[in-house]
Amino acid sequence: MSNLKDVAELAGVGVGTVSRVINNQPSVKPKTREKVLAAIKQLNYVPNEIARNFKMQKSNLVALLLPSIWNPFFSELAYYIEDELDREGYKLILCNSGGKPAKELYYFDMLSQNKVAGVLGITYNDIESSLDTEIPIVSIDRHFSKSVPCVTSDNYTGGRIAMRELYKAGVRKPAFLGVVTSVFSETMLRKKGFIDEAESLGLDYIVYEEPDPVMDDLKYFGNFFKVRERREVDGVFAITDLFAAKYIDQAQKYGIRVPQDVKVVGFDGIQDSTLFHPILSTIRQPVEEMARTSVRLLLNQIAGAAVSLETIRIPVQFRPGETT
Amino acid sequence: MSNLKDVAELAGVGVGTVSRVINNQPSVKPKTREKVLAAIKQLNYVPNEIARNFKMQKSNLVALLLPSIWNPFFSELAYYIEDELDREGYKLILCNSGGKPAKELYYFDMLSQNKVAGVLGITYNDIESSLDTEIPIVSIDRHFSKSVPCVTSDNYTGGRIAMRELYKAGVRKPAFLGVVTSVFSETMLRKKGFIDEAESLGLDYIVYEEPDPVMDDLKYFGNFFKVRERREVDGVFAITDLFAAKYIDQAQKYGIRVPQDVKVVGFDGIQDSTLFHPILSTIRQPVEEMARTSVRLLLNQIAGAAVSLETIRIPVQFRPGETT
DNA sequence: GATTGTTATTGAAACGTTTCCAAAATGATG
DNA sequence: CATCATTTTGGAAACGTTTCAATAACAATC
Repeated sequence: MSNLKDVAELAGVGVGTVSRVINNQPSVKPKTREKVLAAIKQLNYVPNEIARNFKMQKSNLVALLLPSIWNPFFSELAYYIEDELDREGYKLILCNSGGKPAKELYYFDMLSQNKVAGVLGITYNDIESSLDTEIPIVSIDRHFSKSVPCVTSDNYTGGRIAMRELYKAGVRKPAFLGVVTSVFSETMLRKKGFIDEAESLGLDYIVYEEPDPVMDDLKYFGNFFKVRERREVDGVFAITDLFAAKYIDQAQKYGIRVPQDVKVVGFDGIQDSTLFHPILSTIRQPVEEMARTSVRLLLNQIAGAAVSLETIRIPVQFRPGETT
Repeated sequence: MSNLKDVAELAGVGVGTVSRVINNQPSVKPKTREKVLAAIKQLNYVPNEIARNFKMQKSNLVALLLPSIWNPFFSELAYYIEDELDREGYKLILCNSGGKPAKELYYFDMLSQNKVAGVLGITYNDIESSLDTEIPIVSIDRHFSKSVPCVTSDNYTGGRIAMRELYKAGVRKPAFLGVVTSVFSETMLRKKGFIDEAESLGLDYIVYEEPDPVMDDLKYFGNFFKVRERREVDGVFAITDLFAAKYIDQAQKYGIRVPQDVKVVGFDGIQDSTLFHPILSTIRQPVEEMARTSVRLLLNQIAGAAVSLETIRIPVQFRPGETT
């Protein structure tokens, strides 16, 4: 494998000149450039990216830290993030934290040791105090107080819209179903939106949250159906599509028909939801826009721009399906 | 940020010694080691991973090249691959090729330039001749003739089982539905298994393949239902679960009932398929085992072991659902 | 054809590690 | 205590790039 010096020697110029040619820097005479390019070609030279990173003390790697790529919402997000990063010449490192605090911290540590250029984080836990402030971070769906910008969809309005749509579909006794993640998670605003809208409509509502995220879903729904308001509820707003789908699945086992007995609205708008039956009515998150926005924000920060501390909230839309 | 030399000076030893302590090499006296560790702690020293990679001329990055992480089958695979890699101290770079030959090549190029330790490739195109032989590769679902080991599930047997199960469910006029990817793709064996089993059962069968992968699915099914054997077919083996789900969706629009009129068997066994309704009968691929096997094979190769050129085929299982 | 100003080029230094050879310390043996 | 074998240590060299101060080449002006 040939290196800069080989090229320089063959072309009869200095290494600095070759470097400038490679990096398309100005002030190289066309004739010299030509000579160098010829030598590069002849030697089949390719720049050693590792040496470059070393010298510059930074890589062109951006890490995406999320609970699980297996989750279709995150995999859609990852898809667009990778696409946007690739356009800008960055590579994506994927990290599954499982939502566990220890793993989230471990990855942050490892990533800063590896001098990644930046991190896009979808974290569930309160790891704020342990963050390495050296490294640019953009958070998705989670608000930090430190200098970490946040990109999220308009969860609050989404919650209100969901409730309103349930109401329009005739629901008078709505319930919110979800798992509690962090209180700092922006997704909690979905609940708030739901509650505020329900109250402004003067409705009796129920909030049924699962405090333990690792608890079995079956048990969760079991509790919900048996112990709680099995008969009374006529509408459900589930915190995610996946959760809504599970609810519907279970509801049918309890002889509850959707949408006849209970209307359902989800949240996310995962792509393949037309393959679920019944097709879910949902609040569609602008995944692509969120992805690209986060990346651009991060790259700005990497480029040294001032960190904009505001939370960027991208509007959501109701997508009607068969469950309302 | 402190470096090796700082530590060495503070500890009053040579840089070589510090390096040995960090790398847990033997032949460092316990007392010396202690001194060094103390200095490391005091200076808050963390090894510069980039410099390390540079010196060693290799990174601890492994790339996963696949058509789209958005696809639930691939995202499950990626989940386990990341997990296995992390255990071994490697990081995962994610690359979406979109299944496009140019993008696949582009990524291979970029990755070898970035000196990744290895590549796990799920590729659709015939890029064999352009592969950089320097870099360890393990292929998934795709057979290369060069020194690239392949991990796949037992697609052929899967195809036979699928046909057999359709037969058991009463199907006498089966059809295979799929898109043609590369002839080198192991997934093509699903078709072969289907055909062989159908023939050995003495059945009349239909193979309906879509030659153009970018062609609209709707048009594809339109052709299938209108132009072709709309009424006669009483069983369908679809090349993937997603494809099966789309078929069912469309079939219902044409007034065909599943499973009353047509039985359906898919392939993959994507996790959330219980959320699809009707629940798909399918051939479950051992995704986790495939993922871990590929990683181990790759890491062996990276460690310098001889490349085992055989194709590793992991058994599949029939998972009954509501469509047979 | 000096003089000055501009542009192009050179090559050494530096980035932080690992590795390796030589040297020093230690231990064992006669 | 001298000798040899072994273990432990020190520090220079090397990895391939970028950068920068110094120098060379060239152009323009008087």
